[in-house]
Amino acid sequence: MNKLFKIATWNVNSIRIRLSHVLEWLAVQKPDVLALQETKVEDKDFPKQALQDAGYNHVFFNGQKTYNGVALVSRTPMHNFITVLPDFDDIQRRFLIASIGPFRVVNIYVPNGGSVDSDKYSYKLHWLDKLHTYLRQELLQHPRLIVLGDFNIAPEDKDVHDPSAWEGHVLVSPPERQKLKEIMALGLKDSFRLFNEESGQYSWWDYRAGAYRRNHGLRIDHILSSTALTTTCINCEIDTKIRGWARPSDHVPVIASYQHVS
DNA sequence: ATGGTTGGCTTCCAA
Repeated sequence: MNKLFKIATWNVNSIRIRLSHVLEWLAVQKPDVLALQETKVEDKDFPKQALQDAGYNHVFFNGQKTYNGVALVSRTPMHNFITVLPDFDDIQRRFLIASIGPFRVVNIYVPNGGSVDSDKYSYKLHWLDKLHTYLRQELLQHPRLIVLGDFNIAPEDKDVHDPSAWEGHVLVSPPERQKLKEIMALGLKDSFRLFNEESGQYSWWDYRAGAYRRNHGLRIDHILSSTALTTTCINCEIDTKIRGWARPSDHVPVIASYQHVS
């Protein structure tokens, strides 16, 4: 019997502020799993109960005070968690892996990078190197791999509202794009681009300068599907309309659906 | 338009 597995990623920019949006969105979209980034709360403050009351009984989080923080919210049980990138002594909480049904799910909040001449940028490139090394191993053990989250990288110029204005800047610079390309060369496809090759498809708009009103966006939130999953991925879309909700996150959710034989 | 806004727990930092 064929069954659909619907999974989404959303940088909520504070789960405290955005909890009502998350609950409302879950009630409408009803994904099986939601991967969150920038939760910005310590684990003791994560609103686990509210999500469980909404039918998402399995909630796992990896947070810290003020910055970063990732979480997985699921209707079905999760197992075999990993919360740190191996071989990388990092105090920033940006990484969470779990097994969910037949899938291995890797939720990431890639460092923003600040500006290309900053320490944050070299930290970003280093982080991507460690991710690459880790995913190579992970794919051997878990061929049905989904890597999703806020990548803070627009893969191509068509993912950028004004490529010439953005040229060389963080989020689009060639070195970080190259790192993403190398990670995808392990056998991970951009699920959104399996279905839509158009430009002008964005997942993030800066809060500043009326960027959303002018549709000055970038596509930096992604769901990568391993080779074993690309033929079962039947849809991937960006839920852009909720950027227009009252007091929104600067990111919107990306949703992918997979068909699998159970 | 080298500007502008949001979140955190602040008199600024990160995005």
